[in-house]
Amino acid sequence: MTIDTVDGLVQLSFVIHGMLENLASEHELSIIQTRLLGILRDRTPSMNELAVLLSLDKSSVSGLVDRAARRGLVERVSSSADRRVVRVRLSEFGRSLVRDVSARFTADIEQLLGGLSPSERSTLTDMMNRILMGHATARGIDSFARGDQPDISGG
Amino acid sequence: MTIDTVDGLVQLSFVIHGMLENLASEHELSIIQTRLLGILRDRTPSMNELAVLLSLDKSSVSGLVDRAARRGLVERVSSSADRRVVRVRLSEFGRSLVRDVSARFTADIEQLLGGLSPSERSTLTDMMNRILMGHATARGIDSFARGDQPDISGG
DNA sequence: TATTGTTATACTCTATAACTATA
DNA sequence: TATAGTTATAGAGTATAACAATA
Repeated sequence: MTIDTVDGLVQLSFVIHGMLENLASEHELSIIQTRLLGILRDRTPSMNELAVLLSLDKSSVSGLVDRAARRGLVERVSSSADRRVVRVRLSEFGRSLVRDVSARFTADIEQLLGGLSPSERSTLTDMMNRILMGHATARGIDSFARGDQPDISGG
Repeated sequence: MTIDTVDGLVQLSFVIHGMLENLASEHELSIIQTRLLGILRDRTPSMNELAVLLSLDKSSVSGLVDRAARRGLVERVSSSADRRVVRVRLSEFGRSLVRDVSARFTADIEQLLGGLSPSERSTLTDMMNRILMGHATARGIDSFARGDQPDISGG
């Protein structure tokens, strides 16, 4: 039995979300903790910036970082210029964890795509790019992707 | 700037998940409450069956149904045959809510797909079907979709 | 004894409001 | 005054363990 485009997209998105959830939970990580670590791979943002990036209240980020720091995944760093600002940095342990989750996630998605030929993959990528571009411009966002690593941060 | 197939799929899945989250929250519904209502549209499962369908512990389902019932979204129905069993049924209020979320979700996804031609949509649908089929058989599941309404239940 | 469901407990995640410290 | 961040509090969501009722 087959399904239509809308249902297909929705089911696929649930499958992928679930795959990330399962992988992360092998390291006792939640989706939001994994997104936090994913963001910190190439940035050392302030609490405020984290709140924006994660679409969370600053108090939620305080708790999130508290729990991550308690587990040794991240570290709070006081800023030099503005002494009100607290920056958050990935620990080596956190980095190794997010590296592992990320690599296996990529592998899982690759396997999911295993049945597609190279030219089909290219077609799919092109269509998804256009869908994402359309969605991004519809919200006034120009760049929605950058970097080479698989984007585990949900941005 | 463009992205590769893996990143595209992941980002697209986050976009779609976020769309459902935003729509549901307009009715003060969480994703899991929305999935619960989605399941109940064409079923009246027992607590145990709900736990399997939602991949939750039975105690989590107890709490979930408690909160949904307190808001008048669902009703507990005692089973006739086995007096241990409790079935869960959608209320008319719950039905109207899930109908609205579902319809608008479909509309949102349709809009997301707006830039694709009919033949492109058909190609995309075919590829997604094959991906989902491959994933389903890889887990020993034969039928993973049925019904005509958009599947908001994450199954 | 086994199964169905609830309850007690503990933790994560989230937001609002009040607070402290710095600018 | 305004901004950055934390804390107190409340609630949803989740799991484990202990329990009651039924089979």
